[in-house]
Amino acid sequence: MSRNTNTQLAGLTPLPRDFYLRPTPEVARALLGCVLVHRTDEGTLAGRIVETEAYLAEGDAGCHAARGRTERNDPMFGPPGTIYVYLIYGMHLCMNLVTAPAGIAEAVLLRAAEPLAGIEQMRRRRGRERREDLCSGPAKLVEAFGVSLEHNRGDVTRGPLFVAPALDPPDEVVVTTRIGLGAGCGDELMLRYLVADDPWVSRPPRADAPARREKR
DNA sequence: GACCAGATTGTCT
DNA sequence: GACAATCTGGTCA
Repeated sequence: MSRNTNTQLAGLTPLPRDFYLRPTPEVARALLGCVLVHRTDEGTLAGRIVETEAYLAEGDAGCHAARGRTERNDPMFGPPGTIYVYLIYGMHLCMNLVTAPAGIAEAVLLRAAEPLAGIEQMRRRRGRERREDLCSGPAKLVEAFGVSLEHNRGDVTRGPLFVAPALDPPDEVVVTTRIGLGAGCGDELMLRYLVADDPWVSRPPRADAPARREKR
């Protein structure tokens, strides 16, 4: 990594709460290119967000809160900028950023990032060498960044785990259907956002799935 | 490359 | 008791 990049990373500050107080699909799109930062005892971890998914309160059966408020999904009802971490498949964690005003359960799932800083720490945490294996999936990203359930209900607008403005906004994004949802669970909704033609995404848009490209 | 099964446990019906 | 916003390593073409 260049000295220039290091300098840029040192000056990163969190996006304000207003950033998350917009329509959730807009937030999911705006997060592309932004930098996820975690300042740990072992150093700073940073990655450029390249893939997100939006989950909506209305008309989205795939949203955790689709069947009401529970102990688990309670953080989704919190104020915008709340971090929602949950366990999936008994062994993996996923990280969401809550959007919309408190009381409306909407969030953006962070699915993939391009590792920028703290690569060695990420390798240790992941037990993998290849950079493309570090953050190319929601559970991988969480593991690489050292995110745990202790971060659940945290505030992403106040470190040590935060999102900073984009250093390198994408020229073009792809909007397509979300991953891992069963039929009838909102799998038809176009709520997955990727940086177009980016090698760091979890998986490319499916050839048979609807997708559209949008210029910045 | 595509597809499949196994791992593993909290949450909800 | 079924299932889940996943990952990995295996098999097969």
